[in-house]
Amino acid sequence: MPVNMAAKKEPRKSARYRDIAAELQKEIRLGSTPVGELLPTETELMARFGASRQTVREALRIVTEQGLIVRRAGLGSVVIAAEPPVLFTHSVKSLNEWLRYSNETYRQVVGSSDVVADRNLAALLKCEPGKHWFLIEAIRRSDEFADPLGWVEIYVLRKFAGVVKRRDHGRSPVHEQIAKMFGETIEYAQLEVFARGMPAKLAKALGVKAGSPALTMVRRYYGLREELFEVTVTTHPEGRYTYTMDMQRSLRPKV
Amino acid sequence: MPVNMAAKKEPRKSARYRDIAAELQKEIRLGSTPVGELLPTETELMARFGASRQTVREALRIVTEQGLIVRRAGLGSVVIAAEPPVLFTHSVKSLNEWLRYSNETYRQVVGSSDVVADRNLAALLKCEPGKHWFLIEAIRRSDEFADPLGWVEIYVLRKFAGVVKRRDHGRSPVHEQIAKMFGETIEYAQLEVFARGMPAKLAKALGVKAGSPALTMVRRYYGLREELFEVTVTTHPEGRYTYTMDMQRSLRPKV
DNA sequence: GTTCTGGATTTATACGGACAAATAAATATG
DNA sequence: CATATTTATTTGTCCGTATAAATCCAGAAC
Repeated sequence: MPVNMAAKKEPRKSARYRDIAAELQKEIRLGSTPVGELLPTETELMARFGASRQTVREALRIVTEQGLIVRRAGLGSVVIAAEPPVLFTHSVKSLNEWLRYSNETYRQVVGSSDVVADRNLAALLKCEPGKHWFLIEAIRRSDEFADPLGWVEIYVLRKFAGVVKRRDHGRSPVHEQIAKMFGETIEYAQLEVFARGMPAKLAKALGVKAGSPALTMVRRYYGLREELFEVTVTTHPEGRYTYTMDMQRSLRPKV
Repeated sequence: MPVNMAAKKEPRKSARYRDIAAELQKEIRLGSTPVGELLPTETELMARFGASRQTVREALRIVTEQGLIVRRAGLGSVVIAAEPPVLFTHSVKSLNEWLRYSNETYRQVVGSSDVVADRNLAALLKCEPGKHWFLIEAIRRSDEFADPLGWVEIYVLRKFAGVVKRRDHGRSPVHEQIAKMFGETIEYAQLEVFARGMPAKLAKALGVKAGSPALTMVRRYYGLREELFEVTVTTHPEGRYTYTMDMQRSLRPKV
C-alpha cells in the first residue's frame, strides 16, 4: 500500500510566485523599501528573480492583497505599510445581527406622528434643526418576559412613513421594510451608546422610576449619498438589556 | 486643444475581463447555474467569449473575489452563492480604536492585588470560579476634564502582573503592554455594554451618588487557544462617556 | 514665471503556448 | 464485491510577447 504521505497536510512545494511574494514581504517588513517609496519595477524583479512577468505580477498581486503596496500604472508599486495591517473585523450579514435583536422580540407600536427637529432633537439625531421626521414610538417586548425590554423611537424620513402600515411592521426591522418598500439601503451606520437617567415620559410605560439607570442606544442609518434616512433611539431600563459584540482578528477577511 | 473629456470621471471603457466577470455574475444571480453546480470550464468560456485563457481567468478571479464561486483544480468553478454576500464590516487596526480611548486619556492606578474569582466575579468575567487573577484598579482621566471619566478594573492572568511596573503603564492599553512584554496577542475579543446603578464603592471616587446611572462595559480578550487572558470592566457615570461605533457596508473589505 | 506637449517609464490588459497538480470517473486487480 | 490504478478533465503555474493606459518629467511655448 502506498504511503499516501501527508495526505491533507502541507508538503506544498510552494509556487514560484508565492516564494517571490514572501521574499518581497519580508524585505518590506525589514525596511528595504520604506513606506512611501517605490518597489523595484516588474522588469527589475523579473531580472532579479529570473521569472516571467506573469509570475512577478502574481507575486505582486499577493503583496497587494496583503495591504503592503498599491500599484498604479505609470507610477509603480508604492509601499504603504511595512507590516500587514492587523485588522479586527466584526462582520455581519445583516444589521439585525448588529442590533442583536433576536426574533423573539417585537415592537408594540404606541403611536406615530410628524415631528420637526428642534435643537435638542437635532443634536440627538445629528441632523440640522428644522428637519422633518416621521416618528414611530413603540415598546419593545419579548415573548419570554412580561416586562418590556425598552422604549423605541424610530425617526424616518417622511417619505418612508408608509412602513407603519405593513403587516410585519412590528416584527421586522424598519430599515429592512424601507429597503423592501422603497429600495433605500444602508450604506453606512453609526452606533452610539450611553447611560442616562430614565426620562419621566418613558418611566411609567416601562415600569421603572424616572431617573433610574437606563441604557440608551442611538443608531443612525445612512443611505447612498450619505443621506441620513433613519435614526432609532432605544432606551432600556437597568437589567433588561445588554449589548454584546464579538470581534475576530483577521489579516484579511476570508470568504 | 484636446478636450480632455471627463477628466477624472468614469468614462471607463471597461476591460474585457471585467465585462466577462459582470456577465458571469449576472447569470449566476439569475440562476443559470444554481448554487452547488459548476460553471462552464475555462475552455468553454474562452470559446464562448472569444477571449484568451488569461482573460477568462482574470474574470473568474473577480467572480471568486466576489464570493460567488470557489475554484479547484480538477473540479471546476463551483457556484457557492447567487448574490454577493453583503457584509457590514467594522474593521479597526488596533483594539484601541475599538475601545475608543483617545490618547488624551490615561489611567491613574489606585491599586493592584491578587484576587480569586468568586461566583459573582466569575459570572462577570465569564470564567470558572476559583480562577486566579491579578487585578489592577484605576481611575480613567482626561487631560481636558477635571472630572474622572470612569473607573477601570483590569483583570489579567497572574503571569502578566509585571505590566504594572512599566513606565508607560498608565498611558497605553494593557493588552498592548502584554503583547510587548509577553508576546500574547489578542485573537478574539468580546464587548458587553449595559447600564446599572453606580456601585457605592466607586461612587465616591467618581464624585457621583451611589445608584446614579452608570455605563458599564466589559471587554474580554482571548489569545491563542481561546484562552481568556484579560478582562477589563469600566464604569462611567452618566454624561462622562459615550461609546460610538461606525459600520460600513462592503461587499469585500478593501485595502 | 506658467502652461502645454511629447516622450519615456511603468503598470494594465490581452494574446499565445506549455506542463504540473488535483480531481473524478472509468478500468484493472485482488 | 472492494480496492488500486489508470485516464481524461480541469484548474494551477509559468513562460513568451504585444499593445494600451496612466504617470512623470523635461522641454517647448506663452
